Amino acid sequence: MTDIETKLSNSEKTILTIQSEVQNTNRIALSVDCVIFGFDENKLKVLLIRSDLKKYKGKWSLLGDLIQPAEDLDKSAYRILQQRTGLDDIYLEQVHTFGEIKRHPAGRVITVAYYSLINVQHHKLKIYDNELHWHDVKNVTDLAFDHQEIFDTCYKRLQKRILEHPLGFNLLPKKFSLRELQNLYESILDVKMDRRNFRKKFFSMDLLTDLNEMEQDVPHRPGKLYQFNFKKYEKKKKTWIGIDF
Amino acid sequence: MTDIETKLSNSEKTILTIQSEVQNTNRIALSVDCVIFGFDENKLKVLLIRSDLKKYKGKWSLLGDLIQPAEDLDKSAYRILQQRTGLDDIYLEQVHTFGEIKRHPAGRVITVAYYSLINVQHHKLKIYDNELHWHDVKNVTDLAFDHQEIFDTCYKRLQKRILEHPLGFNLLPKKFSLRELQNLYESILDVKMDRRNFRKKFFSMDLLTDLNEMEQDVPHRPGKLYQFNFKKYEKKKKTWIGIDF
DNA sequence: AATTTAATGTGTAAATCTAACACATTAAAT
DNA sequence: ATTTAATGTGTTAGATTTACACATTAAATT
Repeated sequence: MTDIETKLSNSEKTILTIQSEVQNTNRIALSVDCVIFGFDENKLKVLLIRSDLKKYKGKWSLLGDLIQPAEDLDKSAYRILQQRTGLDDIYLEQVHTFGEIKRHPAGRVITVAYYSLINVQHHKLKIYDNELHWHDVKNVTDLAFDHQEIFDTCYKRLQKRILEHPLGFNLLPKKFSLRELQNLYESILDVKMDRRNFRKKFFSMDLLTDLNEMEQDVPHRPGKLYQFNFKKYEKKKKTWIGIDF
Repeated sequence: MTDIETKLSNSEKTILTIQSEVQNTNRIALSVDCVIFGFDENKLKVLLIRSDLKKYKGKWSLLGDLIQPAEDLDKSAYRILQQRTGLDDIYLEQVHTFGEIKRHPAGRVITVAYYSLINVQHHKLKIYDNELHWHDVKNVTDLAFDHQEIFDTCYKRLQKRILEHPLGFNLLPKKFSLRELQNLYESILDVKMDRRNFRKKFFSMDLLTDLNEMEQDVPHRPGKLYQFNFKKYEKKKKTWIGIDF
């Protein structure tokens, strides 16, 4: 690595790479951008990185990188997550590919957007880079590039998906109370739900294992703890309508 | 165009382009592939082109092309449809991006898959190239490249979408009977539906305009003709759950 | 002209799912 | 012992979905 390169931020390095990819060759560069969702303090959060491009000074942006020529597309998204968060084994879903000509200031870059769901508590996420920060999704506005549109698209997709499949568990610790589960749904969908109907619904789906344990250190009557039963879910998936995405 | 080029098939030309794009530069090429659905003789059809690559001799494949550096991604999909079918103003939806390293024999090509819905009757589709053919979706197997997977993905997406939004009208002539509409749904979803409930459902949605016309030249009691009311649909979309894809 | 055919057009009841709603119970904190 | 702030539970009304049968129409056939 040259002296000049060590002084550059990650984004600036990426820009240089894009420029050599694109501007000299009149070809299209390909990147992955990832909307990383977490759930903390009863709020849905998204992990953003501060943009240090002059053009977007002070704005936040999604985590992304160029796709390597010898790397599967999905692997690329995993790599970004691993490099930036140190996490392994996380839920990841491709959402949409954004390819407006002028979407990136450095040249023609088409980007494939993913969202991922990570468990903030359990994994003890190491934020290696202090330019990374968890943002409340309600306060996400005015991101760099077209990242606001990408974020909006991914967030809507998550809202839709969570009504169709039990993805929420990826955002919770292994053991959780029904209140935590309901808070999660209420945060993601930005609605209030009836507690009794919510519980009935989940119990009727029969996807929760009762751990016969109680919450600890709560300043009120503790609730029971449950665990998501992946085996039962896998069995059900096969018998579902046959249309599974 | 050189002599040698005029003798080459479209696919072979594309392959050459891909090779110069990819193999010499170690970069990634980008294409669009399009699953074009039509509805004819009460069957859901898909438009395929015969592959003339040696490796896939005799197999069918989707219509696709490389994305041009100065072309928006969505425009690229429209261009392919226009060039190959002569059609304009067709329903088009991006579905998924496929990026396995070894998915294309000519090198590293990542492809963005779209599906489109066209009205076979109304547009009097000109099939310029006699290597193009409409296939019954039930008989689509063993396509070239990874096109079987792309097709399956797009078909499942269509099945899901049509349960959420009234897209089917794009496949029908402007005027249609309720029987035709039901046949369409039954073909796409590969199910039988109850006629009375189907009619009730559609009337309750209030998206059909009664034209006070009857079918002509049918060998039985003619049914009433209807038209899809786009205005009412647009109005409704805005008041729907707010989660619209 | 009468009959047959093959479809259209319509209504109701049962079953399921969803939505609305209130009170007793528990453990911690005071 | 009392207060607090949550957990845990059942029922009913309404809405939606499913199941199901018969009269009607226009063309085709005899």
